[in-house]
Amino acid sequence: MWDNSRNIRVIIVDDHPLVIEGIKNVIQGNDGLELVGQFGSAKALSDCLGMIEVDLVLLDITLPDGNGISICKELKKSYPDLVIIALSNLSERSIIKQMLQSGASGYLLKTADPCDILNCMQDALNGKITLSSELKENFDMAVLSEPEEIPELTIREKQILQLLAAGKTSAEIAADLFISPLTVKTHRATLLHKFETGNILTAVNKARESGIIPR
Amino acid sequence: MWDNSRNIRVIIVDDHPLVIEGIKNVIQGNDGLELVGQFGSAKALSDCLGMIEVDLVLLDITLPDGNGISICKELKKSYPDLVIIALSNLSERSIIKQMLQSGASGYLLKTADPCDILNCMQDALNGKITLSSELKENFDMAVLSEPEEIPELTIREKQILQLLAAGKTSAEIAADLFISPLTVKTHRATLLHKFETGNILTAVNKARESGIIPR
DNA sequence: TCAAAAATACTCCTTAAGGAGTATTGCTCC
DNA sequence: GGAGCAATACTCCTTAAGGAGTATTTTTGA
Repeated sequence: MWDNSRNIRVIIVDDHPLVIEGIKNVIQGNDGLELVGQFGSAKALSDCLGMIEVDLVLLDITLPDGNGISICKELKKSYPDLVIIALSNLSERSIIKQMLQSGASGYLLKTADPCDILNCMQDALNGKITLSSELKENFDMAVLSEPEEIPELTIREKQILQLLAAGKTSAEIAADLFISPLTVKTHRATLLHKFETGNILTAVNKARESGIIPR
Repeated sequence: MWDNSRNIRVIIVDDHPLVIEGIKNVIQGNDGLELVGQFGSAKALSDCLGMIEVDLVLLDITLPDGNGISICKELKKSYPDLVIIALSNLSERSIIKQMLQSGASGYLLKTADPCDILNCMQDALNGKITLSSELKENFDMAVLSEPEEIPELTIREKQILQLLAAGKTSAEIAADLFISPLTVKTHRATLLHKFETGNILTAVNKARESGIIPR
């Protein structure tokens, strides 16, 4: 099944010990695969990478200390040959797109079964871009390969969007930030433009979908 | 550590094979515990319960075919002595409250480590109500024991709330449902009353928090 | 240091949402 | 079969949000 010359060295990064235990079971039951590291945070990973030889990283994208998209980008910059497979509960189109465009070779849902996981790992090592089977049914690979148009927000805009998402009115936000309600109106209008919509709730939904603001 | 007279019979219900593998590892490494069943859906569980003897159920609350709160209530009605521990990624106060008030003896985050999980299982079997340690730090048990005031919505109200949550305006909803925009206004007003707020975004946030509408 | 980008603040106007009622028609359950 | 709830629809009024501009002051990066 795997390249026989030597074991494939795998790392798992996930803040769920149960998932790590599960991956351990899956990998240890397979000749040709070797688990050479397990980390619960992005920091723990970056502290150790470079000190160990790795072929493939299974990367949870919701870690306590960073989002998977930027972690993936950085990993790929430092180690272009590293195969990264995202491991996540999230099945939003926008997130999957961003991960694949950040250099991930695959995207696995945590609902995937061990067999599915092994298949994806094999495909990824062979240079293919893969999804877990549940995702394959729901998403078109061609669509996922298109660049995702995510509006770029300034920090002030992000801040105001978060307050709006919390259900605050323009007046309340103005009071919170010690600025004129009219300024808040301007930022709100910019947000509506950038998200190409006419109501804030839709903008908030879109922002949550693309990970701009937390859920 | 455990009652020595016989093994504690445990069942795991989770739609994530990886988590099941992880729990297997945790339980099999422990004398006194025995995994007597593993299920990926609420239906699979209810089909088999009654046919096997069980002491404790680890219950994922986000299953593909039902929500943990109602599953927990039903289990407790049929098997009052069964110890149920919720297992979830969600750490919303409202959800935890509802689970505990539905008869769960504990609430574990999936980020809990094996040791934490075993401790909670022991506490629960001893009649205590327990949380994983991360939750213990963030929530007051007294607060969690208070009944959660969740507004009861009619089906029409739920339907309209979902459309509002999707970012639709009253006019659009009226067109979708073939009713007068004024009727939508009435329902909207009722929703604001029931959620005790003055804006729909807050109502939507509260509804999502208490699981009334999906995220 | 200077131009671009970001943050601030405003006007004028339109539309949608929120607040507080009232009222009629169906169900449906005991 | 009638009380009660759900769903429907309305009025009148206030406030907040959205649309389309313009303009000044900071900040910041090249």
